[in-house]
Amino acid sequence: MAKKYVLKRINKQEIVDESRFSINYRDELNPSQYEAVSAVEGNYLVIAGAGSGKTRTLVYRVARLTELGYNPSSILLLTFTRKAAKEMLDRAAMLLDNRCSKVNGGTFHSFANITLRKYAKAVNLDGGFTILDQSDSEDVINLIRSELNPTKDKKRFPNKQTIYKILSLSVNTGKTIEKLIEEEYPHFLEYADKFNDIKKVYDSYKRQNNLLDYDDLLIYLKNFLLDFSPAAKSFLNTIKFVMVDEYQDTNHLQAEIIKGLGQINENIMVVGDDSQSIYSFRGATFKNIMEFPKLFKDVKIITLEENYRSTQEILDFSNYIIEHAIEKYPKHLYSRKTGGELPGIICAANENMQSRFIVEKILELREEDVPLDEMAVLFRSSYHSFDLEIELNKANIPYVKFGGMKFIEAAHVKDLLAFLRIASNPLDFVSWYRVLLLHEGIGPKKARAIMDKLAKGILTIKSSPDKTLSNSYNDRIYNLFNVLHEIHTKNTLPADKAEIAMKYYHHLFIEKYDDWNKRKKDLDIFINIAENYRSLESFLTDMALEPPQDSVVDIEATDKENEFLTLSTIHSAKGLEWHTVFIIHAADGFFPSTQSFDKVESLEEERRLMYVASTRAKQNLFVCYPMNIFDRFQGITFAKPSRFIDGVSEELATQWLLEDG
DNA sequence: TCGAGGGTTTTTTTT
DNA sequence: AAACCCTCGA
Repeated sequence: MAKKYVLKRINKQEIVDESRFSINYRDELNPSQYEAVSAVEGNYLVIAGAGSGKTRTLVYRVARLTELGYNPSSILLLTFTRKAAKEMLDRAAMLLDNRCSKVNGGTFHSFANITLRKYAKAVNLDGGFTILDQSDSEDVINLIRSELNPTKDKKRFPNKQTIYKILSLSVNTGKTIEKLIEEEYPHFLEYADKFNDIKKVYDSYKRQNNLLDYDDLLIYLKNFLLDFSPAAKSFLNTIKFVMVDEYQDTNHLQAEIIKGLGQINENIMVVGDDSQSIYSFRGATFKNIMEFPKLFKDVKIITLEENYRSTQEILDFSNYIIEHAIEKYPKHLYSRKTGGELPGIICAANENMQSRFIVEKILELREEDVPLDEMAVLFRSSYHSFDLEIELNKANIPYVKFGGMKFIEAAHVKDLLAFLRIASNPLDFVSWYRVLLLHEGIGPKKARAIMDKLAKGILTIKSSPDKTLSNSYNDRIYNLFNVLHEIHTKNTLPADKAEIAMKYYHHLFIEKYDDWNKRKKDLDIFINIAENYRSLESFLTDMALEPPQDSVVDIEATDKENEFLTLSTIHSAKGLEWHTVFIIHAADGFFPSTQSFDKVESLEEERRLMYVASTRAKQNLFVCYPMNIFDRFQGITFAKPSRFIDGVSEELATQWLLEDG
């Protein structure tokens, strides 16, 4: 049986015959990019400055590996946000041909979801699990909180958001709950035990009811991979290459997942830029990127320093912002695009003037043939664009807004969703609680009594409650049970189920919300979205993992073929670029936000955020701030320009003062 | 036990 | 602005 092998020394340059490829990689890429793109086996860390072609590099590598004959589905592309994932996969598909669209990829969470459903047995899970989004998780915690802590002591107990934040941060950073409370909320230190109790009950509740929150997705995935069971091995055999974008935004847990993915075929390429690390509030640390070479063997580091996106003027301005960062790894970004306009710093008397300036400028640029979708307005927090949105509507400028409050989080949408959740999982008590409380005469106590009977099986969704309960609220919920049972058993499409729920919910809805006619539109949209799904489970999963942004739906309905302006939080704008970028509300206290003032690290993160924002621009950059801003909490505030742009010299930016007229 | 009413808090970013 | 928390009358 002995085989004979001939060992032959080969020159790497020779084995790759560039003419066999349909893409001319050498011409279309610079030497460092080419080095990364032509890498086949082994581990790579690509340190890439803003606009240096990170995504381009990843996308080209996918194409090249595909052309080399590797199965595209054996390539896994992971990223951080849905937006970035979509962008990357679209570009890959566009570059070569349909082959690339078979590439595996998405966010860490969506990848975890798909993998866990497929290999549920190996992780001892029921594959039909429901995913809790953040507010769902908070609701569960709230339920537990009120049970565990009858607020006997008059002292204030932390609310559900705070508890969730600490528990989640603990999972994502690997730090103990005690330590995190000490860091974030020292005044709650005495409750550390209670936090731990809540965590225990929370975890077992999720187990019992087949629920996974965002963090669980990652944990179960990590365990599945690292347990290295036969199932995991066979799965890992199907993954030949792993690529991770925006690695500076991954946390400890995600690094372990990457480690787990490399157990059989250790071909991992991560790309990132420490200056663009903006997710520390979720436990990310850019130090992760620096530890990569320690964690994996024979890591080759490639640095991309040429910026292809922006003019030198915009780069100089951006470099000024990041120059003052306390900690960063030196990079020398340069661009060949010179002779652009200096960035403008625009001081407006008030918020509305800022908005009108932007509208005017946009119309002007459109006259100059800059397409609307080459323009974007970026801001620190989503409410910063409210005034602008009004002005855009007045001027009939179509826009899509990214980031901020999700439509799915609106109370009335969650109400309707809760009906479908129960239909999908009759033991989803958080949804039961929500639905029961909608009914007059049913408060926390009665709701609990009913849920208790449900848990014990005395009452089920199938049995109308009239015989088992002899209470006065019987007749009230008799109909509820019937409707839920109908939705649960009826073999019909999700949209039809939503319709049935809506019919029942309608009168409760009108009772509950004074402004119900404003809210009604959302419910119609919700049912519309449901039309796209064949199964209730996939609909519910998408609502948790990839919820639609509110205005997107609006635009799609009306302006599908037209181009539109982008409004986006800076977090959601990451990795993208536009001809013209406006940054609004660049006023101290708003950007950086007042919350970041007390900690050096968070202030530094705000600085990186400003850097991310300014490096999105290709040709024009306008940084605007209003002199006085109406603040919900403080009334009128007189604002100073953001500390990150205050004191910038005339050589780096032109200062404008807006006057009426 | 419910729910109305009033007072208080919160205050960002995403999966 | 909206969510949250507590108190109190029914």
